[in-house]
Amino acid sequence: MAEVLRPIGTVARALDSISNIEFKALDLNRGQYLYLVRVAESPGIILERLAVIVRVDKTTAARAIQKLEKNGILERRPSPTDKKQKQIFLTAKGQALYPIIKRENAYSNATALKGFTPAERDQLATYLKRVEANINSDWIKVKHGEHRDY
Amino acid sequence: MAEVLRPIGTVARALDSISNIEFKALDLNRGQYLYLVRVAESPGIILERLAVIVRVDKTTAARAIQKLEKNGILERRPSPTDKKQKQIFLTAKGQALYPIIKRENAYSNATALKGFTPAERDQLATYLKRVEANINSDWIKVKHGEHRDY
DNA sequence: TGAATTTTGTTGCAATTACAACTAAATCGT
DNA sequence: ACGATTTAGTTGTAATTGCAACAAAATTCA
Repeated sequence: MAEVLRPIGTVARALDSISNIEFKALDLNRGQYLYLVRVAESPGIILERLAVIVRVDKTTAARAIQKLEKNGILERRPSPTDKKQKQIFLTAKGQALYPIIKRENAYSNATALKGFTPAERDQLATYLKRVEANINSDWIKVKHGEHRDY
Repeated sequence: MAEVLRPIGTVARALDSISNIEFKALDLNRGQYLYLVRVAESPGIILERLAVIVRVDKTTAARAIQKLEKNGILERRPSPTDKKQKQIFLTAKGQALYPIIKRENAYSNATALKGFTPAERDQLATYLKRVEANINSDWIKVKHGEHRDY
């Protein structure tokens, strides 16, 4: 069977590595850009949801958010409807960073897709969405301590 | 333009997370399986080459290898032709782990590709190889301190 | 040849990452 | 209503990760 795990892993590490190096110029530490863009796109999102969509442990997301809050890039406000939730928002400083990150990501995306026709790009994106959906339930399962048989 | 960065990142994190959790049963810590399979496939490989093909900092690979050596999973021998190189090999213990990791990876790969026809699988694999080649020179460049303009 | 550069590997930091274990609030089930 | 369970977030601890800065061997090239 065709092998896709490995190239997905290597490409992801390469892209993440590039972003982390480039965003040090913005005083962003490793991984922080991931949360910043998600909060920009979903203002008021709560921690557990953020952790799930980024596919990271919730304690990892929690500490990244704490750090970004301390650095004035985002802020948390208690939810008006649920006292145990904290809604996350970008500050003005965070808002200013967002377009810079988006531009870098767009550049990397264009580099990754160099030589692809528009139809090929769309098809690859569609394939990846299907892979994402396929793997998601296993990730949730294993994260919750369930066992996969193979 | 179609967006592929994000699903590649989320799928890679989900798959890596699953593997790390499952391989704790083999007494492998986070990330170690990556190096083990590469050494199995390229016995005698040296550290710098390993770091490049895995797309990780060479100091990260160095410490992972040190740990795996200390745990008796692989061993290093001085290269007969270049006194600064150390060739890396699996021990018998490492050899025993390899097929287990391969089986898990094959299962995850099959899960990721569920619902794909054989032709679609091949096409996705081909696309990913192209993306990998596209992004590789940028990764090398940025890792070496060069600057990308965008 | 022999000095300058590149290759290969190592430590010193400082940071992220995540499994356990926990608290508090909300929701569920009877 | 109310006890059990789930949701949401935190802290303790132990590990990886990776940028700097280094050392030693090999290679380049003038």
